[in-house]
Amino acid sequence: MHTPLMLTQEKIRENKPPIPVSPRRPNRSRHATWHDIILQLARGSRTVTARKGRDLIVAGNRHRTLYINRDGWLSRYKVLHTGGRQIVDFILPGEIFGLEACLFRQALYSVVAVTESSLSVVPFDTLQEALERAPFLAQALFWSAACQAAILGERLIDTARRSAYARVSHLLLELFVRLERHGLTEQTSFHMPLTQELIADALGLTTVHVNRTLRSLREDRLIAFDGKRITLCDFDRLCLICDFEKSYLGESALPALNEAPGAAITG
Amino acid sequence: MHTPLMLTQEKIRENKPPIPVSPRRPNRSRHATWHDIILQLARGSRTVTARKGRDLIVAGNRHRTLYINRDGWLSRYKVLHTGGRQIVDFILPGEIFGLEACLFRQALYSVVAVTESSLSVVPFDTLQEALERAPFLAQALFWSAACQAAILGERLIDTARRSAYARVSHLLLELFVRLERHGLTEQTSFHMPLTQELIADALGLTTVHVNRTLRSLREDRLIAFDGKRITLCDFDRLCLICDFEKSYLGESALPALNEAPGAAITG
DNA sequence: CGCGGAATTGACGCACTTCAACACGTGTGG
DNA sequence: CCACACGTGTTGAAGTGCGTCAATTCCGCG
Repeated sequence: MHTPLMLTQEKIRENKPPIPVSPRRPNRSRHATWHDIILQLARGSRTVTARKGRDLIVAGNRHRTLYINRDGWLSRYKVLHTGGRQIVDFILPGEIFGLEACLFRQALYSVVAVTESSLSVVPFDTLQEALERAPFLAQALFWSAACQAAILGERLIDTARRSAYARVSHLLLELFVRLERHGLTEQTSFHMPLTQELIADALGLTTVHVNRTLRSLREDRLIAFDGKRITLCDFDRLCLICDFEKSYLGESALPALNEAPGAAITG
Repeated sequence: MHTPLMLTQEKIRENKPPIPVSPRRPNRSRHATWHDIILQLARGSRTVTARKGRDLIVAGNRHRTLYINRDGWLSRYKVLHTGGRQIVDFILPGEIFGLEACLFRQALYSVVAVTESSLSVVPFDTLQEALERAPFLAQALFWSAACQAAILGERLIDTARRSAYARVSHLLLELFVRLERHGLTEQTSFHMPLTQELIADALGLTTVHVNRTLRSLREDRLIAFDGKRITLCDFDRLCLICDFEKSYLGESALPALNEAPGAAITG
């Protein structure tokens, strides 16, 4: 549960779960993705605004709330003994977070608002009640968690084996694809509020080297900046450089959504 | 699902799942861990022997079998476009694998026998049937997957932020603790069938550098070799070097097992 | 015995880090 | 209005951890 679950499902969406979701109800009328489920739970939930820099989840603390990120960017991170910080994931608009923090007795990671963010708050109890009413939901959760593990595995491989040049490229492509799903891109450009320090912390590099790498990418005409807006000038070449797997992040996510793992919501 | 589930539960065992496992049966007579569940399913299953180098799971293929590793070491890995190989995890005696391969339409990782291994084979259908009889099992699975994701997150942080010296130390400590649980250690030493190449592939290093790092560790009187047996000469100092988190891998796994996430087996 | 996989070691190069200085924009208070 | 602090971006120079290439040794095994 380290990235929003909705993303989770879409990322590996070409792999559908072989476990029949609701074996005892073959004629379920509606498939609900994990995302749908949460959105439904969110009806009537309150919305809060988090200032930039505000910690919403603190590693080590107990939490009992899920969040839906309506607008804004956040990051999930952990502070290391060395004083360094490792960002495990960014949370983009439209994505959900906080489940992992609820599951473990103490949250494994902190979540901080990178930009001012507006969030819907869903008490964990609401989900638990839904689970009691519809135990099939647990399979959807299970599937989400399995996907999440798979994604972290990919990220592990990236970090262990890629050059800085490829890592930065990969991150930009991943962000683009994830934003594209929510209609937050224009052509091949998007608004990018991350500082070079954040990028460095996410990729296991130094800010200095991220800066140099971005310059190289710009000099190679692969990307371009305009303030906080970034443009991917040569999508295909970028993909080649970092071996970006369209198949796992997916470009045509929506068509697969109806087949996505989920559960019949049964009142 | 990238490491054996049993280990999974023990690793983060100090974090218990807040979701009541069987809310509708408050008086359940017996807690069953995920490991117990599988062992029960394994009754009467056949046992096979895998020669060293044999691939049991092939990334990209469809699989319908779980395995219990009775004896032997295996590795879960992925071959990269560059030709390199990234080992995501090692599978030690007593651990379970193959669930992830069953879940996804195509297995994400391959699993190969590092040494000759003897394995119990459990058809995935057996688990599925159990799930239909006891949907609560899904929550146990969910919990396992969430733990797995957490572990991969830790590994990601390691790879992104640690030196070779610390990474090798960390791996040795982790292997020691995992083997200790199954009584496969003596004092501070254990049998280590991994080649330097395997270690390198797991840690994102080269064999040459692993070799040099091991030599450094030996010269610093932290470890010692005797054939394929390795001794951790100064456990505490090793822990300090790599900031080994006893809390997440756990040293006193057993006492917590009864409280471990599980489900009432009802049939 | 000879073969092949694994361990070991050296020389060299490069990617990335570290330290440091400076530029630029923004906000804030005098 | 300017002064100043502060966060962020940018660039340089020097150091180093790790990779690459290559040769040699060790060891188990048919």
